[in-house]
Amino acid sequence: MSISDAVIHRLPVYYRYLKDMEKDGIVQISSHELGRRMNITPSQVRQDINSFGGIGRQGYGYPVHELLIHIGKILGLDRNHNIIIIGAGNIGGALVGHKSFESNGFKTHAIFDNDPKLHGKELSGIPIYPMDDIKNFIKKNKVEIAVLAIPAEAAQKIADMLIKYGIKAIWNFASLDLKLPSSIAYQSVHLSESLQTLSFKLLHMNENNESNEKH
Amino acid sequence: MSISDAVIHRLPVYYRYLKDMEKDGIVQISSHELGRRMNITPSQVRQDINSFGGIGRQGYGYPVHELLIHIGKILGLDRNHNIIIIGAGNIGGALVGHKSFESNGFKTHAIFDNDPKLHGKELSGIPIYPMDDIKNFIKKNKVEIAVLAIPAEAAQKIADMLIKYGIKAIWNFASLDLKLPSSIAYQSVHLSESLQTLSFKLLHMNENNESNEKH
DNA sequence: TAGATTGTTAATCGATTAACAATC
DNA sequence: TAGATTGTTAATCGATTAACAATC
Repeated sequence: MSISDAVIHRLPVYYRYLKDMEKDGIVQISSHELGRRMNITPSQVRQDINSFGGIGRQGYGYPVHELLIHIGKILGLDRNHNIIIIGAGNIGGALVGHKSFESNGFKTHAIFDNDPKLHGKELSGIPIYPMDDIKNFIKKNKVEIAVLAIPAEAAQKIADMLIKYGIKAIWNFASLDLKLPSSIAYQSVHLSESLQTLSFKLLHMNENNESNEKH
Repeated sequence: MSISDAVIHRLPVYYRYLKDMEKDGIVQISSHELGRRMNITPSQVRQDINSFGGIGRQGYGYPVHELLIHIGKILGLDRNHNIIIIGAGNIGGALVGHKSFESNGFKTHAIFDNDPKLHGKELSGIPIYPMDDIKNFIKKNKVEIAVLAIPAEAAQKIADMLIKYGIKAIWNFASLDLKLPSSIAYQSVHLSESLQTLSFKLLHMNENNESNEKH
């Protein structure tokens, strides 16, 4: 049975909590206690972990380290991923500088940008190349993942090009929905939408919600 | 009846599509055509729009401009929001530079950082101040929204402080789940989790999905 | 009027929660 | 063994889709 979409989005959250627990020296955790920390029900924890072939023991709980390794493998964090970033603007610059990606096996090898003034320069130690070099770079460096940190107007055309050159996954920061073949892994971060959702919550805060519970 | 969580997250998407259509001179749209563009069912479009008191006409469809204005009001995009950013690092720097926020009424007034070397400097024309100035700045400038672009270790403490000083909404980029009073609007952007989800999809691409449809 | 398309109710689907027997 | 906790089936809940009468 395949892993449901809802569970896929919780997997990185489990990973994060388990990592913190391992760091704190916790070796065993029950669905009840893990659910309490993550603010979900123990039932959901057990259903989730079972859906990806988890490894619990009755009367004991789940071994933190083994579960962490297991989820890491499912997420592909046990291998290295070669990344390029398209666009040396604000977002592109922020992402190269982000240390935590590399610790999970995501290594950025180059940034590509249209602006000739940037070519030969670096951002956080990663070189910036002209767009024309993308094709050869992908081949030579076995790049699987491309980050789109460019304006929405250019994004679809660039995405099509990247796929033609062999890119297998696109992490999109442009404010549009790309049309891609279903054989390409695709994930977007829509910052404007996230901020607008926050704005909605701010505006409608008092309507439902008079209680004092934490969220 | 209140707007469901699923709909809340689709509202900014409707807004984006409608904005594009208006720019293209489209004045009217049917649920069928809007659903086709957004890749959801016409039924869902109608249910969604009805749930927030939409304004369709039988036999005609939805007036693009009116619907856009209506959704904009629900999202709070018809007013100005004062923002401060905590943390002048990569993420903070990327967000100040992001032009599109301001066009929706989100105005960043200041950045705060611990590093004394940055005080008095600017990022994209926005001044960087010491953390000690936060309290007075929030009061004086009627700041509602704070962006947390700081390491996870410091985030909870800073969030608590911001709330004490009157912040009403927190946009969190730190890699943790904050514990906040339910009276505070809260939205996180978890970049690492998004990248890990992409990695999962990349790894498991061929398992379910042999078709050629676009996604 | 006829055709198109909404608003809304009913049916379906999927995800979450509850319950409990199995078992460490 | 007794207690704890999983694995798993059943019940519930909510969201999506389908259907169709209302109406522009």
